[in-house]
Amino acid sequence: MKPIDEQIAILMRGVEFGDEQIKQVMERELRERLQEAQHEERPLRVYCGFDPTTSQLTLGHTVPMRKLRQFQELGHQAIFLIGSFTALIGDPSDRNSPRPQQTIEEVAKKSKGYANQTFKILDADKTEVRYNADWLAPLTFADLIRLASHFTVQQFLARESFAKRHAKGDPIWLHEFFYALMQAYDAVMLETDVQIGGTEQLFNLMAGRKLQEALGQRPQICLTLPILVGTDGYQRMGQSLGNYIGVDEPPEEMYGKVMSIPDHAMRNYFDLLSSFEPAQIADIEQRIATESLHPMDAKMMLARDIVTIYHDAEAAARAEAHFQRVFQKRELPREMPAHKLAAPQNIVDLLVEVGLAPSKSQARRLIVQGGVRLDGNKVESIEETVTPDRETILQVGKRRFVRLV
RNA sequence: GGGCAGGUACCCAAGUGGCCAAAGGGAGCGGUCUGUAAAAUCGCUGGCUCAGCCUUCGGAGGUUCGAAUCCUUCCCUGCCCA
Repeated sequence: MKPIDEQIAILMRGVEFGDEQIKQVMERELRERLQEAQHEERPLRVYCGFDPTTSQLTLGHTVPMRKLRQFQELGHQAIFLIGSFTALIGDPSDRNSPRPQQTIEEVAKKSKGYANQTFKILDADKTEVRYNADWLAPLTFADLIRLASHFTVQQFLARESFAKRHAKGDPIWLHEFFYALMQAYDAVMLETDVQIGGTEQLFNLMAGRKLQEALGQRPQICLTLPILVGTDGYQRMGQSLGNYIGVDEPPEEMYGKVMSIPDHAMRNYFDLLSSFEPAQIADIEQRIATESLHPMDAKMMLARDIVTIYHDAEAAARAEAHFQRVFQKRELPREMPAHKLAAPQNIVDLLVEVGLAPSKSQARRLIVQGGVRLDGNKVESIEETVTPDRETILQVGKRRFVRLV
């Protein structure tokens, strides 16, 4: 195992609390715990939990996962917790309104896809995968009350997400308070040394610390990481916001989505998602500032790097070529979905049938606005008929193509 | 349980009898431009057999020539009181 100073340097990189004091305390405790573990010749138990709210992991999830991976590489025990029970309530941390509650069946379905995607980042052989329904579901009402008695209402109301709603007169549901309790109980059941999460998770992680201590365990060290912004460049990346990049998206899609982030979000992505070292990132930023590197080229480096992580170098090169063809040169993509056109068909009906428009009204609008092309020629009329006498390329907007055969 | 204020399209939010398929913003989509699917800018955004018709303003019922708007009732939220 590496020397402790070296471990600390790696593990504390990127960790951010928004409060220097907490950071110092956590770093000190982490150092002590590492020393203790080394002495006892045991690995630290490090966990990070994810609620299956959709079946797709996003690059946002990968930020704490990469930290978990670092622990793993240093020989510690990584625990990947699937919030099969917490997902039923939904984490109120990052939003100003409650999440819709899910059914057990929905959650189970979504959990399935999770593990596989996870191992694009974590080492499958060395990861302990747990489901928190295993211990949360059997809790009795009496158990719950005992857990709840360790926290005050004021502590919860002080949280920004609740305070805001309270001030605004928006509903705060009682069950939302239980989210932090449940997560805290996870830490107790897993007997964790360290928990990792996004900065918005601090309250939940601290609740775990508090509960562990109350129940006679050593309080876990909490490490929080900056939030990844979504492709819009402002809001956090989230499935429900539609601004996300999924870890299992095809290379072209992933590359394009990275390219679509605003320039000002690039730094956030370089820091949290790329394989570039801090010094390299600083250099790139410097070169952009002095105009010796074009921001677009920097973004292409970023996109290529990210696609390489989740696919491979070859796929990344392909995605880049696709991007250059379709968006920079406005040429046709190499591959596009095919649709069998059997008989002559009206253009409006066709657009709906191939899925390029959700309704005929929408299809008409697209045509009127000049967004529909057949073999590169703008479709001028909604009356136009497409005849299947040869292969034709149907295009909507800049990026949606269907090959009519 | 009582009093008051609310429930409007994907989200926020205006509208309080006809000019309402419903202002404005966000988000999304399309055009132009560009260095990108960035920014900027212009436009579109319920559906259909499309100069017309049908469905939509918490649910149901009613008044009216006509209702998101008025009445009844039910459901839901917030505040105050108990």
